Amino acid sequence: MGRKRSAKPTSFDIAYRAGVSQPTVSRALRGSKSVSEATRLRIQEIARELNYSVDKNASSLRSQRSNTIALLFFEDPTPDGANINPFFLAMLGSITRATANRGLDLLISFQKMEDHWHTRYQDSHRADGLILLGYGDYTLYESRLKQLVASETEFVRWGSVRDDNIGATVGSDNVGAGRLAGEHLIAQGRRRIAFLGQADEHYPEFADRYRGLGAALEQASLPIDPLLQRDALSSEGDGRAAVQALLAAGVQFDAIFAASDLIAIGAMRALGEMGKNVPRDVAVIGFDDIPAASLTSPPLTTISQDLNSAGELLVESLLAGIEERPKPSKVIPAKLVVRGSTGG
Amino acid sequence: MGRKRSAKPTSFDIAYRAGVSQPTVSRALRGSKSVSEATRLRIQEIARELNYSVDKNASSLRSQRSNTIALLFFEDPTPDGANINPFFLAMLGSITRATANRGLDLLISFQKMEDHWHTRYQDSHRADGLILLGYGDYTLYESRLKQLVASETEFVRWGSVRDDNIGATVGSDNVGAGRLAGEHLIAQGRRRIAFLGQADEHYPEFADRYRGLGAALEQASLPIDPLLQRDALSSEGDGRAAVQALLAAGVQFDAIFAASDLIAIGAMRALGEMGKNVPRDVAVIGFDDIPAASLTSPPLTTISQDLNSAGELLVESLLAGIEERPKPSKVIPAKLVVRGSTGG
DNA sequence: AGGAATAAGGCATACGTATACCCAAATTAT
DNA sequence: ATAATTTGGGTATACGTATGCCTTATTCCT
Repeated sequence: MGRKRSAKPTSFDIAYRAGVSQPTVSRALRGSKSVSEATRLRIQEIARELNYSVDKNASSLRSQRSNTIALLFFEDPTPDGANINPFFLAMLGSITRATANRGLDLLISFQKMEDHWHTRYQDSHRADGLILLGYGDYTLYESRLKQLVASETEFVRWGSVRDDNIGATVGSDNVGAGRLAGEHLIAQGRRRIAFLGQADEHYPEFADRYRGLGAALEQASLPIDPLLQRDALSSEGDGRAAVQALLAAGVQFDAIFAASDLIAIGAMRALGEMGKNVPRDVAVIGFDDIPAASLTSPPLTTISQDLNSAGELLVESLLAGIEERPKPSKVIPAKLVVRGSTGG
Repeated sequence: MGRKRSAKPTSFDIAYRAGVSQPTVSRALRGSKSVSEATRLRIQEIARELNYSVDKNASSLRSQRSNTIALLFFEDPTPDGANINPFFLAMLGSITRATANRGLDLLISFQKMEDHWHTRYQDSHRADGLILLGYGDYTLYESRLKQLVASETEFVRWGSVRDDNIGATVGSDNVGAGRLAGEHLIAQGRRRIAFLGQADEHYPEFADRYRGLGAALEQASLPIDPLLQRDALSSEGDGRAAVQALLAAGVQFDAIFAASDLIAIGAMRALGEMGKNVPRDVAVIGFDDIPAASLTSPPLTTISQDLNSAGELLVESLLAGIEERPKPSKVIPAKLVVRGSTGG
C-alpha cells in the first residue's frame, strides 16, 4: 500500500463533528449569511483543526466556476522556442500578483497560437477565461481571435488598443510613448531620428510608436523622412542589421528610437562596431525597460511600461467580462526612463 | 439572458448519438481496450463533431488525479517582490515544455514560502505535486520542507543534490561546475582567484561551487586563500560591494569567480569604476548564463546550466514520485561558456 | 460438442461540493 | 393576539466523469 490512507477530511467530517449538515459547512466556509456567527466560527475552528481544505475539483464542478485563469503566451514561432520575450516574462510577475490578490489560480502555457484554446481551457472548465500575451504578426492570429469570440470564450489580450479590436484589449499608450521618446530626443537637440521597427499595421503596437514619434516631429516642425524608418522585428540581430542598412544607405541620423530594447541593444552594438559613439554621435532610446537595459554601456534610455497596472487591468478586465460587469479603461500611460544612451 | 446556453456537450450527448452508454464513451476516449476499434472511432468522430472536451473538474474529481503540477517560486522576501531571479524565469520555459509534452497543466505561483502549500495545492486537489524553485537561506525553509514530507505532499525541488536532502532534489553538478570555472581560469594563467558568493552551508549551491573551485586549485597545487572569498547573495549590488571590499582590503587577485551572473555583472561594474580592466587585470566568470550575460562588455564568460534537462528531470522525477516509480538520476552536468571576460 | 476463456459493453455508483427548495422556530408588525 | 417575516439550517439533488462488477455473445480448446 505504501501510501497512507489518512482519509483527507471532507465537509461531511466537519459536519459530523459540528453536529450540523454538510450544506451548512459549505455555507459557513463560503461565508453565507444564512449561517449564524456562532455556528460559522465553530465550523471554521473544526476545519482548521482537521486541516481541511475544500476540494477544488468538486467545488468547480458543482459551481461551474474554476476561479482559474489561463495565461497564454503566443509568439511567432521561434526556431528554438526557448527564449521568451523578456518583457512578457516581466509581465508574468504582475499578472501572478493580480490573480493571487483575488484568490485566483493561474495556469500558464507557452504553446503556440492554436485554434483549440477554447476547447482546451474554457470548454474543459480548466479556466474561466484567458489572458493572451504576445507580439507577432497581427494578421496571423486575427482569425484565431475571431474563433475565440465565436466560441464565446472569455479573453483579454495585451496589445494596441483600437476601437475595432477583436475582443477586449488592454495596452500601453504606444502613441503617447512614441511621442515622449520623440520629444525627449528633440529636446536633446537631435533632429534626424531613425525609427527601428516595423511600422505597418501587421505590428500595430510598433506602428503606434512610430506614429507617436511622427507627432512629436510634426509638433517641432521637423520633417518625417521615410528613409529613417527601418524594419526590425524584435531581436538584437534585427537591430544590428537595421543600423547597418542605415549606414550602408548613407542616411544621416543623430538618434535612434528602437521599438524594443532588444532592437536598441543590437543597434548600439552595431554602432559601436562602426566606430560611432553613443550618445555623442547617435542617441539611442529603446522600449520596454527590460532588466538588461540598465546593464548596457552606456545604460539604455528607454520607455517603461507600467507593468503593475498592466497585470491588474488585464485581470480586472477579464473578470469583468466573466462576471458581466462593465469593463475598466484599458489604455495605460508609459513613462520615459532617461539613462546614458541619450546623453545627459 | 445575454449569455448563450449552448449547452456544452457531455459524454451523455455523445453516448446518445453513438447509441452506447456513457461509460463506453468515457472508456473510448481514454483508450480503454475494452471498447472495440470501430466503436471508438465512431465515438471519437462524434466527439470531434460536437466539439466535445472532457470536463476537467469532473474528471479530476472522479479519478482523484488532476494531471496538474504546481510550480512554486520561493525566494528570500525581496523588498519589492517584483523581480524574479532571471535564472528561474528561464527555467520556467523548460518546465512548461516538459509538462506540456506530458499533457500536464501547469499552475504557477510566486507566493512566498508558506507552510500552507500542501493544503493549498495538494489537499485541495489543485495539483498532484509541486515543483519548488528558489535560492535562499536553506535553513530558513528546511522546516517547511519537513512539513511537506510529513503531509506526504509530492514535491521536487531544485537545489544542491546531497545524500541527506529532504525530499527529492534535482540540481546541477555545482561542484563540477566550480571546478570547470577554476580550471578555465587557471588555464588562462590566473593564480589568485576570488570567489564572490556565500560559501557556507546556508547556501549549499554556492558552497558547492566554491568547493569545486577549491578542488581545481588543489589539483593545480595552488593555495586556497580564505581572504579571497567574499560573501555575496545574488544581486549586482552584492557583487559590487564584494569587489570594493576586496580592493579596500588590499587583497591581490587576478580573477573573479562569481556565484551568479548578477554578482559578476556588479563586480565588473565595480572593477570598471576602479579603473581595472576586464579581462586584462582581472578575469571574471559568472554562473547561470542569463540573457544579460552576453550583453555586457566584455561579454561575460559563465557557466551554463542545462535547462532543458532540468525541466525534464524535475517533472519526470515528480511524476515518478506520484506514480510510485523509481526516480531518475538527479545531477545534471553544467557547461562552460567562454566569452570575453576571461580573455582570449 | 460442451465447457472455458475472451471481448464488448451495460448498470450502478462514487467522487465532494454547492444550491434550490422547504420548514420550524423566533421575531416583528399590525 | 395573530399574521407576516426573518433567521438558521435541513433535504434532496445535480455537476460530469470514471470504474468495479456483471452480463451476454463470441471464440477457443480438447
